[in-house]
Amino acid sequence: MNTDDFDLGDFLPYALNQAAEATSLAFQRHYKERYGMLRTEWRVLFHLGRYGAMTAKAICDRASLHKTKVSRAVRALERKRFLCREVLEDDRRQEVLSLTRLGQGVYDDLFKVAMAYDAELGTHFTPEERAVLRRCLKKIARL
Amino acid sequence: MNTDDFDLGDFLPYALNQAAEATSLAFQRHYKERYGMLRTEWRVLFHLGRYGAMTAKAICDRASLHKTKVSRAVRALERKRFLCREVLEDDRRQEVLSLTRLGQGVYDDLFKVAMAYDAELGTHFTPEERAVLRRCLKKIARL
DNA sequence: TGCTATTGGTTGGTTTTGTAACTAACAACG
DNA sequence: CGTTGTTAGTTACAAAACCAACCAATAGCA
Repeated sequence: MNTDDFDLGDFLPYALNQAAEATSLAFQRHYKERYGMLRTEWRVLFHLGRYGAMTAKAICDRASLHKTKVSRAVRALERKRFLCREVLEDDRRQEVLSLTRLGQGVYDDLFKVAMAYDAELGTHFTPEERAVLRRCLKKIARL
Repeated sequence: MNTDDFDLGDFLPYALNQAAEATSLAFQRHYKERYGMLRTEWRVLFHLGRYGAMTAKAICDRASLHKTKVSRAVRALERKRFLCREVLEDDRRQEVLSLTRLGQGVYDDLFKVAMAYDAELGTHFTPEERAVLRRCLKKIARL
């Protein structure tokens, strides 16, 4: 790569950030306006809705989120009556989180919106581009 | 797309965030540890270093950054003696920002690091993948 | 058992960010 | 000229993120 005509937009961390920012902001409207949720909150909600009840630690690991972030998101979702906790009998440090009926409904709604938004984004690309994009992003996230 | 086997990692805003987070964190080490800079600060520095002296407003527009963010970053960079301001005579609201010799040196150093990091990231992909990735990300950022 | 280390999760205090209101310089138009 | 509107940039206060110390339950092991 010739350094002289290198554009800032070619620098991967920068380009990723710009793209992530743009899509996050667009999608944020939905969960923020409709349910007063924060980014970490919808992530937690999505994890529980998509993969079923699990412990906070499990969410931390799966989503690469710090435990304080998850802890606060869980409290917020609990206050909204979107989820409830149940202490595990075999290890009373852990508590299993599961969505309430209300939380499940919110998840269903937001999931639909997410799919629609994703599909809309997809229209700008060919199937091959989409495939490459997904593959590359997953790979980068695991680095 | 079948909604039943939809993975959260397939949701573009999520995947983009994870990837952006991963690369940002890795690169952050350099400008943070070595120069005590914040993300917005290195962005501003890069813009000035790459595209030459310009006004804060110009940086806002080019980088899609809010003016308060830029204002604070400029102040921080000024305190570090990395840049200096010069009020425009024809319109005294504006001030042209330019890197000091010190700031230029820091930019040169970080630019090298950035190129190296970008190249290292690139080794994980084929040239075609890299091309698709760049193109798609730029497109998304402009949406 | 009793001691230390580890783990899941929470809390407190500081930094960063976001939002809105503000100042100062200019522009437009009567 | 004035008066009103806009634009570049700053500041103040609230919301959110980050980090480190913390608590309570458990595991490891003498």
